[in-house]
Amino acid sequence: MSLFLSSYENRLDTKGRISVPASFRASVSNERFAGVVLYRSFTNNCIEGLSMSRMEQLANATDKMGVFDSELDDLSAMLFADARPLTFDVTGRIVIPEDLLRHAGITDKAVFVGRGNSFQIWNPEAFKKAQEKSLNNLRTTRPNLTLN
Amino acid sequence: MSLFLSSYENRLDTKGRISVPASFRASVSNERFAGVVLYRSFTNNCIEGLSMSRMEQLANATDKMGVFDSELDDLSAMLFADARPLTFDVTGRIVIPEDLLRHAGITDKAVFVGRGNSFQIWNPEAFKKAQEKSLNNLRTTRPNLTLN
DNA sequence: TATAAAACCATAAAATCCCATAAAAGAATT
DNA sequence: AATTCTTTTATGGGATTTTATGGTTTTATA
Repeated sequence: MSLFLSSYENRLDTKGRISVPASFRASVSNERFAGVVLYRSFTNNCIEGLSMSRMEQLANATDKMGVFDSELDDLSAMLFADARPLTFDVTGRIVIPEDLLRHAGITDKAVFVGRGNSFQIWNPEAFKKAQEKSLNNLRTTRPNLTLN
Repeated sequence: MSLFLSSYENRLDTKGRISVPASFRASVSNERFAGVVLYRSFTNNCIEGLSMSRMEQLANATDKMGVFDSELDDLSAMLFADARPLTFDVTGRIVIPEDLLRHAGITDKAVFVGRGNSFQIWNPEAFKKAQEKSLNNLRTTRPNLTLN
């Protein structure tokens, strides 16, 4: 799976359909499941998106930590219960469920935002504000990312 | 076996039949046993559900941990003794046994809740409350799920 | 024979597919 | 560098299929 990069603003039609950016579609084009998985962000008023294989990775990780592990209960409860697998139609569109749209305050337009191994979907104005805030935070507290 | 994702609220008819969500049916459609296995949750007032192959996985796992492990005795006693294999009718419905319904407080409506490699069946109101609690727990103690 | 369980049939709502067009991006030509 | 041509991508609307749900009939079973 290649990375989700860049941002694209697209329009929702009357049926709630919206085109997933072609480059995002390309990112999952080699997967068994030709689509994406969406869920409501725990932390922001936006929608989180990832590939099905990434979702399966998460499921495997929970298995490794113990099938009856109570610590993971809350996380899997939220994550898997809320996750919506959505396939593309012939032209590469999805229908984002009503409750996800509401959570992100999306009506007629939405921004697909690359996040590397995942992506987000935002209300355009809300995204702009959040970006400015992120930039300000970065200016004050410089994060430390180490490679090896 | 593909993952059980998302949540679906369905209705029980006068005969106690309820549709298993199409996507859940699809998750087990390629298995030898084309149906689901249900048992009473140890931890919540809900019904646990999984595929037969997953059940076999659990049986193998208990074996590996020691056939005469006394701690696992209780687990196997509950899990395997309580487990009900149920097949779908032509339209994809099952009849959930009376005692399971009672344990989950389900009467006329039920929510099928995806849990990745398994799923749960809840009374709708009880589920809503449990979800809110989980979200609060997540916001305070952020669990860390590491991938590799 | 009574009762429960399974198979069968029907329908409305919702989701998906299919075709057509507009807009944009990219390639090729001058 | 500008223009034309070609391909890809985004958007719109109608037709078709799937799904959930209700009821009826038949088969098994106690």
